[in-house]
Amino acid sequence: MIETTAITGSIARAARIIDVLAKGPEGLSLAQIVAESEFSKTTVFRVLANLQDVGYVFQDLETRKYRLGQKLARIAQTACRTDIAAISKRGIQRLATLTEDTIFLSIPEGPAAICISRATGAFPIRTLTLNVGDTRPLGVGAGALALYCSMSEKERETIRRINKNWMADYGVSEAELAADFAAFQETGYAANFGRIVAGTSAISVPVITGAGRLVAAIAIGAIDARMTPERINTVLIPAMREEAALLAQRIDEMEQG
Amino acid sequence: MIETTAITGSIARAARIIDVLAKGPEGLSLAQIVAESEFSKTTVFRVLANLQDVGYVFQDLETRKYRLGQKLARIAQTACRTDIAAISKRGIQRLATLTEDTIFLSIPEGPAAICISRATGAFPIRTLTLNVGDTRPLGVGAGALALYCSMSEKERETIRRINKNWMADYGVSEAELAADFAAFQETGYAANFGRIVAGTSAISVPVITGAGRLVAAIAIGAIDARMTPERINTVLIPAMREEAALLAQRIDEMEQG
DNA sequence: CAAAACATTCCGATTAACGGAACATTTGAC
DNA sequence: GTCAAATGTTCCGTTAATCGGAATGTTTTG
Repeated sequence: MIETTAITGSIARAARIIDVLAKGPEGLSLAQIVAESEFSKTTVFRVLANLQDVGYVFQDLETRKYRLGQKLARIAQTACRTDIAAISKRGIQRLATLTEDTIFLSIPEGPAAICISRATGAFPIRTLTLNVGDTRPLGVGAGALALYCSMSEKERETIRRINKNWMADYGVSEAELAADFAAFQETGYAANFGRIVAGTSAISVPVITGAGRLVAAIAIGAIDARMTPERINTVLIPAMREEAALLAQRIDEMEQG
Repeated sequence: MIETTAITGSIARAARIIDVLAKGPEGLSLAQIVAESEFSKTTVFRVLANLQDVGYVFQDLETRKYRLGQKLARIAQTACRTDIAAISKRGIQRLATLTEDTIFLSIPEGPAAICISRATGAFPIRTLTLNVGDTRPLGVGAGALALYCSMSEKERETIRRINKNWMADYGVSEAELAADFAAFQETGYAANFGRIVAGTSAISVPVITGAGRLVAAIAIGAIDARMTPERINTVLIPAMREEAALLAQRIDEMEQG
């Protein structure tokens, strides 16, 4: 992850510093934050002062180290009423154990898909193409593709417009996306055979609640050799469908109760 | 809560807008956010664009409403390794049921105390002097006083220096604080008889882990008539001490396991 | 006790943020 | 389907906030 995009804007700087602070829950000194971020001491100091004013950051009384405050936790709580990552954890793990491959759970957020959960199975060659927290443009990669294909035409069109450049970064053309969509219509699952990372393949099914709301996609990633049509159809897809249905049910319960 | 403090600085503006967004988990339109915040349409728009860039906010594809994203949730998770609010919930509720009064749990954060949990008992006159999320300077109010009094002299001195103005806002002088501290040394609990809100009193004990770390304070608030010395000593304090010990133990377990 | 490392404040130059107004788009009513 | 109203987005000159270097203060370390 080489992110040498020269950061501009106070908010981006603040976010960068919050990211740095999030990595050291025990607190970081000013000098440490300066080292981890690409800003001058003065800038870091001033941003931290601002963040303290709004309660996002506080300074430990004895160590003087800076830490993230409770306010962020409270905001996050109200932000996500349903903690899908937590609810899905066991099902994802079950799938990983059963298939021995790597399972990813992604959710849609605007024009992006975010990987919010991951579990690895016993197979010794692991495909970790996505880390928890990583985002992809909807349509790129198995999980993001399953989400894209499960949306209305109107939404898909919006996505294509918004993500034009972002998708280009991954070398995915509109034609390819259209082909992938057609394949999804045919089979009912999204497939990505070695397009993002050579040698690895992934397939994915959407998680849709009883009310018809698209909430997530479950994906399985493995080396190509393990992704035979037979195994996909007889083992993987049935298992994924089952877990997807279970998860959808759990979410429905959560949001009513 | 009349907060007409003219907000200055991009970060403060961003925080304000995040606060507004946190109140509407289903998403808010630009116009709504403009109405709730005190900024111009242009400013809100630009701040939202910045927040989208850093992943804190996203725009719903169909409704176009703005919502807080998963990134904040992830940051918050790493920010607070131990979720004291969750752990303490049952004990706090037990106390409220037993005493019929209002229970508050506050934690120290830099020079402030933050109320992170509250439970109300059956008594019809309720004292809700603190809302969850409210902050007080350490030393002001029963809970914040218990925390202050449980710290080292060095820390207390730092606090007095940092909070000089903030404490003055509450009309608490250094002399009063010193007297309160002496009382705490004597009795082992912090007391606040009608200083913040006339007619209501509160007492508080600290929650200290086995390792000697100060993690929180449990406070009980009630109308003066219910805060007799006898009831305090025979009913309230013993019950609070017990729950404080239990909570400390639970936290110790959490942080080891 | 001196020196080094670290944290904080000050300062003028520069940049980026501000908000009003113009423009574009969506929504709702007829 | 068309028009009007509401909402969302872009433009642009002004202003205020940010920038980083250097000076000052503070804590830690040898």
